[in-house]
Amino acid sequence: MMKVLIVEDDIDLAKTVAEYLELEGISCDYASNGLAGLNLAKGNYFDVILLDINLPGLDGLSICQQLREEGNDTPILMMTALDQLDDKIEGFQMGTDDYLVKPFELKELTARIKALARRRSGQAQLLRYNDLEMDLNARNVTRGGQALKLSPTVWRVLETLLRHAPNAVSKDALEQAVWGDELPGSNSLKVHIFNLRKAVDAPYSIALLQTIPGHGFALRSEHEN
Amino acid sequence: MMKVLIVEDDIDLAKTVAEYLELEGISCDYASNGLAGLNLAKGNYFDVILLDINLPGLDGLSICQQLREEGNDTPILMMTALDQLDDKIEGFQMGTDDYLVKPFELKELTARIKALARRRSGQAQLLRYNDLEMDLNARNVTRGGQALKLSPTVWRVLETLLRHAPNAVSKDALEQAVWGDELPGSNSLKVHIFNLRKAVDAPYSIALLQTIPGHGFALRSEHEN
DNA sequence: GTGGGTGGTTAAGAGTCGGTTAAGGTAGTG
DNA sequence: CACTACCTTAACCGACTCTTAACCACCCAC
Repeated sequence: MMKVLIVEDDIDLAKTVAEYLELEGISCDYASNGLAGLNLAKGNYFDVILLDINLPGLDGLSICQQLREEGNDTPILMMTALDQLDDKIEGFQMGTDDYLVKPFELKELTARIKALARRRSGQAQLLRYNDLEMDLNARNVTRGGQALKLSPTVWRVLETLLRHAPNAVSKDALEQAVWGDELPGSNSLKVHIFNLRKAVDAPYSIALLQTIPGHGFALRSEHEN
Repeated sequence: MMKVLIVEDDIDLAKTVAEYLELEGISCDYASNGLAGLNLAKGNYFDVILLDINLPGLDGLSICQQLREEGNDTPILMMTALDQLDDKIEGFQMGTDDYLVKPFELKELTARIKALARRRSGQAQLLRYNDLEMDLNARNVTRGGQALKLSPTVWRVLETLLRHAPNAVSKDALEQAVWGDELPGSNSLKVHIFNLRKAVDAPYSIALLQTIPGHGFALRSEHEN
């Protein structure tokens, strides 16, 4: 699922945006001031960061600058009121990827968010754990350099596990991530896990896909932790 | 249910906030001075702590600092009057997660509390007492660095004990926390406590799981308290 | 001493969970 | 239409887990 960070001091606006994005299947995190936003952006992965220019404490441009200096390449979409547009527009060269003038259409916002996320994934999107690599762009998975063949659903299972590795993912969360709201009945997940094991672990000596009894699964090499 | 600790010397304000939060289904605990607040925060589990900066006895920033030094990672929301705004920046270096300038809207407060609680649940979470560590994300428990194997129910028992350590938890509260409303008959809890002891204490010289006769159990090293 | 309450220990049956396999159905493709 | 790939479902088995009941040990009041 796509994850977006909203840094905005107008809580009503933030809430509206967040609710709309959630409807589109985009998960949102929220900070009401610059420092909190910066810390969140540093500490977590986001597909896109939504940044208000005018913020209490630490303004959007400074946040942007600081993130870029650290090598953080998360796409940033600036939001600005019309009357602040003039003097700030040159500052957009600071590493901002796009901007939007308030008030804006939510539909337009989502379109740009998705475009930004897509653009980034066109650059380099690689999930990795141990000798297991998933290239979301090229859409292939390798273990130890050797390509693996995965069906679409199994792919999604592995992707969510990789995004959390080496943490555990509960069965509920896994089903939610793979199927969304319309879950399959029965034991579909069990079968896909089985197939995933067959593809990822069976040909190799060390197993990466661990079962956490009574809870879920984790991608983790046996003797770690 | 979500639990929030309010540390605030203005009783009227605290009361107003507490009543509003209760309406939203958030359970509140309350301290009117810094020391009481610090002790409550140390001894109990909270989803979020609401901290006034200006407090008699022990100010909010010091409380925040002390909690962080102990490894307590409960999200902290600072409340500050407008004329103390400068302190805010300082607060963020102490480990504050968000702040709010008085007077504030109750609606905004609840929104931020919920955001903080949601965020925490998505990131690293470690429960610790003595040499016992429970990583809720990786979903493993270690004592003295050595991994322990726990069944799901025993896990839940240990988790609630850890959240309250080193305070005692009554048998009723423990059953409530583990089974919710549908309690098992008979002496199921006794058996799980026994199994928990076998896993956590048996291989080690000092016992952590203490029985409080006539009341319940506590996680606490023998000679403490 | 006796009896009842409390807590610790053990074992057994019922039930659940995870792994595995196979069958049926659907969609896409040539 | 035939073929393939894939997903869901059902069924089965072994392992594990939970509950339950029974027994034991202890403390305390009577």
